[in-house]
Amino acid sequence: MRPSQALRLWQQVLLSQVRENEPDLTMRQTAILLTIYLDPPPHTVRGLAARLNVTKPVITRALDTMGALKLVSRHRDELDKRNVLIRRTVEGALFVERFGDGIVAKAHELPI
Amino acid sequence: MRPSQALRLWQQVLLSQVRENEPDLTMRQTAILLTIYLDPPPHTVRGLAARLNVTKPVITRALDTMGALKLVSRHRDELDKRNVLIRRTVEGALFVERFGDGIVAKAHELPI
DNA sequence: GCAAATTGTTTCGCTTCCGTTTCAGTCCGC
DNA sequence: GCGGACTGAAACGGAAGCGAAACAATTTGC
Repeated sequence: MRPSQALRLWQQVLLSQVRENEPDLTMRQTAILLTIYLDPPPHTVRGLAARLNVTKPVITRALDTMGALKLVSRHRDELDKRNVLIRRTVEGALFVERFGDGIVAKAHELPI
Repeated sequence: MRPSQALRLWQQVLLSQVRENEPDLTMRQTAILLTIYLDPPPHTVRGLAARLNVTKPVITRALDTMGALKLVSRHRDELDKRNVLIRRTVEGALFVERFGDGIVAKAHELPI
């Protein structure tokens, strides 16, 4: 893949996301969402903050927003009640799946 | 490209963007930026709003933000002074180039 | 020449995000 | 037990985003 193709792909995917009024997540939120859905659980606020090199409140707020959108859910860890475990949801899985399919579709439409 | 690969690529690119404290643009802003740098000029507020299916103030505000970051610049059209022409900048070109290279690099690191 | 249309910006009230700091709840070593 | 360490959330002031509507500046049509 050449940089010009990569940029064009990125543009096309973003354009379709924006145009179709998908939830307007920030770059950070999207990074968090994909990490939750691609990296193996368990996911904690602290772990995500470390993985993204951001502060914990950033994760907390992102989870608030994505929780309201039903893209993720929070559950208190029963073994260590200080922890909050972030879990995937059906809606979130569908959203991520749709997103991945969108990328592949746009990649196929690209000129060579 | 399979959806799982596409998602993994997207995650890796977003993670590096977030971690390296690159300008935290929204999805809309990124879509606007890439459109300015990939689609042929001239670019106007109205044209970008139509291309992204958003309102004009969205474009105006995004240009304010990205203008402050020196990623784009605005110039009044001398032929039709109602228009504002959006132009590329050296900083913006470097940013976009770096972004494209980043995608390619992450693509190469991906498992098959 | 002048009303109507077009373009981009501004304003309004509201929501969301930011970094920093502080707080409440929980666990652990002693 | 109990003080210190740890985890996630809440509070705070400030910045920036949103949609809708109103706005100046400019061009166009008659």
